[in-house]
Amino acid sequence: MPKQTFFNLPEHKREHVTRCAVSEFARQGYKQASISRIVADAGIAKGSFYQYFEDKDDLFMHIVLTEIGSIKQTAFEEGRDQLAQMNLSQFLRHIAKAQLEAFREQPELFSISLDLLRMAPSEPVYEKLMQTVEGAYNTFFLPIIQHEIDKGRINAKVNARMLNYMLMSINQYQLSLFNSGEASDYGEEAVDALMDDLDFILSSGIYNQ
Amino acid sequence: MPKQTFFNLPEHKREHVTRCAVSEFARQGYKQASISRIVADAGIAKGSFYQYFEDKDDLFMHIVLTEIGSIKQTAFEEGRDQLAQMNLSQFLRHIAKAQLEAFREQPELFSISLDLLRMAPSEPVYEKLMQTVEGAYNTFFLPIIQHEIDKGRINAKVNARMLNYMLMSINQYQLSLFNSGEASDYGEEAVDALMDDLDFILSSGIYNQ
Amino acid sequence: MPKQTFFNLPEHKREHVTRCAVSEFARQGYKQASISRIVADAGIAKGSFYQYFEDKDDLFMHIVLTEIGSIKQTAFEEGRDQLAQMNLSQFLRHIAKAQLEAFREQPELFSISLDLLRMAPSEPVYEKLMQTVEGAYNTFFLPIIQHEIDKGRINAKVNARMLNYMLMSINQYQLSLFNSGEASDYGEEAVDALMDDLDFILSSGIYNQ
Amino acid sequence: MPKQTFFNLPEHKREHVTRCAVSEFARQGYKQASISRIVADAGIAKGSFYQYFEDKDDLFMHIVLTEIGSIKQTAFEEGRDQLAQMNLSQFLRHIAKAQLEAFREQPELFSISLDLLRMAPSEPVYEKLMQTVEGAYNTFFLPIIQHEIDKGRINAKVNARMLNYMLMSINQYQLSLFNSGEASDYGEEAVDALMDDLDFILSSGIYNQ
DNA sequence: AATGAATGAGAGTTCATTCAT
DNA sequence: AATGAATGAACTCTCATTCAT
Repeated sequence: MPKQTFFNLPEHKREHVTRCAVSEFARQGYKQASISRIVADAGIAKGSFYQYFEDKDDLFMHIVLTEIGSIKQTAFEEGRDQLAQMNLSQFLRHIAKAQLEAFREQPELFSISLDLLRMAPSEPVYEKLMQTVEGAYNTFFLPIIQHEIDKGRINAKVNARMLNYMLMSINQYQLSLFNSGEASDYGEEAVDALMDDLDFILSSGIYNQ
Repeated sequence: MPKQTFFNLPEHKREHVTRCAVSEFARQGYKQASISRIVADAGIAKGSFYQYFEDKDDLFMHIVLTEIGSIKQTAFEEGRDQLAQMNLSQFLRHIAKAQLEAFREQPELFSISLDLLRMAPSEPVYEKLMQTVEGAYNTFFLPIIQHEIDKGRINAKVNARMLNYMLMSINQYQLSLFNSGEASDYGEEAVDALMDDLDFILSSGIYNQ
Repeated sequence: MPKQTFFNLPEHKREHVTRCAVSEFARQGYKQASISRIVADAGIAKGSFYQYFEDKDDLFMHIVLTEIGSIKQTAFEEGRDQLAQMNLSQFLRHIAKAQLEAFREQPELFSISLDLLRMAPSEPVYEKLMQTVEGAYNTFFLPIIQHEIDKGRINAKVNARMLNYMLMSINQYQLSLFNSGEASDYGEEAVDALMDDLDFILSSGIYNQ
Repeated sequence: MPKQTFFNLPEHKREHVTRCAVSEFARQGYKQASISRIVADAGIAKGSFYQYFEDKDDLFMHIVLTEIGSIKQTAFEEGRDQLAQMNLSQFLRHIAKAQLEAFREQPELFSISLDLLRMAPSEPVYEKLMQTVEGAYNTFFLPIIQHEIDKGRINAKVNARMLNYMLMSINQYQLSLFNSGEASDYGEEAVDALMDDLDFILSSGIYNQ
């Protein structure tokens, strides 16, 4: 956990440091992320960094637990409220778009999620995370899927974890499109088209007949 | 391309070195993989490594092109031959199981595939790979999907690239199960169960009714 | 250019590091000079070195431009002031002795000059140097020679570049005497004798009659 | 000394190996010269090299003693024969041109000479050389100068070693012109012009009056 | 609390030399 | 005698972390 010093910081500075760190972890992945670049970016001294955080792992865990955790919280709570008023197809599209909205605002957090997904379980930071919160960051869609199953809207035969993986892969796919250089072109319509495609598969499966 | 020296090696040694390298790249990802660890693992001298390969990139590209390339080749060709004699559901299960067979033999190669998927396009080794083979390693299922669409068995409305991503995510999912420590328990039945689940989604979509 | 960190150092430490580097470059030449030896000599950590300088080239260029440049500056300016009050023979002796004085203080800088003279023009560091200062370090005596020709004191038929090479070779000769192990014996008288010899050749040529 | 194996080689092969080595030492200097490049150039196996020579030093010493020694021998003997029939000016020009002829045929040997001139006396190979032949390779012109002094044609007041250094510096100067990219233009006339310039200085000194 | 210089282990890579075939 | 794979020390450079100010 970050040291008290970090929480004593004026909020805008705390935010700024966090943002720079998120950006670095997203671009480089956990291990290759460089503290030097983060402090240079943030315009703080190296020593200060170590007065805010125990070490690299401390910073990383803070981001994963706080930032990613909060997005999930938001998406889930928002989602739950609106679930009542839509049919399933609409809702999945809605939440997907909300996701994409968040993704456009903070695509970096998704990068970090995906990095986590690939992490060797033997990686010390991974083990530490696991002790703190069981697998929560790679189950982004899981609570919602479960909720839909409970309500009988998603077929109970569906393997929820598998579906979660699939939906996360769509984020990755989107990220790859987004990063293909056509980023500026990647507007509302592209998102809609993609969601149509997703909707199609999830509604009908892939086969003819 | 590896140097002649490498190809002159007795096969078991060549295999051994390759295996150690694959294992390191799979565990650590391209950038964090350490030549020092590879040679320590393989029990060869650092200097020997550089008699075999130009540099780290050379080794990595060799693995991606040769090892991963060959798996794809095998799976695809084998698959194509058998496509005629099965219905689609059977076939997808078959090819998935063939995949899983290969995956159980060399789960590391999938890790490497996934690492490639996340690689920054500006990464020099990525650019070199792209010049050699256009995007082939992250489109594992694409040719088969396309083939099925052409034959009219997969609905033409299906976004092939998206489906490819989804199927790759299943590999990742499988990898995560496999690596959860229950690896020894992960037998034929688990594979079947998983494929049933996949089949279900791909056949019916996920919704009730 | 060295990083700000280097210039922030207490002067005695900055001097010490520079001295160790000069000594290494002089003894080994640019390419064979070893950063490891320099930091071991200077008693600093490897990492510290790279907080001071971008890389080996950065250090080398700094030495060439600053250390050698300043000697030339001093010798030349001092020389120009005194040119008016002496005949040519006296002046050349004077400037030669001034040179030799500097040479006794920092014989290593001459070694580095001579290394530069032999450097392949394709050597990257050589090209960088050339972009920064056009050929200045291997034309030590050229401006003064030119000045004397302009004033009509050196015969206009003299090939100035050739003479510059000759005078530089005298430095080299002196260096070789200096380094022959008799260094401690190499006093004022030896310098005078050598300058007499030089003066003789430059005054009369070498032939009888 | 090279091993017997080397002398048992057919002459053309022995010559070829020597030539490749000379070329490498000239281009790179003693320390940076690479045995790998030499054997690659010469088209022989690494192991063969070490059956011909004890080590790198052995090869280098062989070249210095044999190749450079023979040139000096030739130039000196040839020179002595012709000294009787010319005046001094003519002779020095002649021998200079003979030198330059040799230089155009084997400029590499001069590079090696100059490398030796710069070598740290503490360099092991330098010490070994010194034990074998006292300073012979950096006194190219010395015997001839001495001979001329003895005959009374060069003024006895001339410091012979200094003059030797000067004349060697002219070789270096020539080498630098030769290597300036105008190598193909560097014909008989350029040599003559340069020798005129040299002759002028040596005849009259550099001063007006 | 803030600073930034100091640290040293470890990265990829090169190369003279050895040795089994 | 000839081969070329094997070796390991040394190279330049990076980075998370510490510590004196």
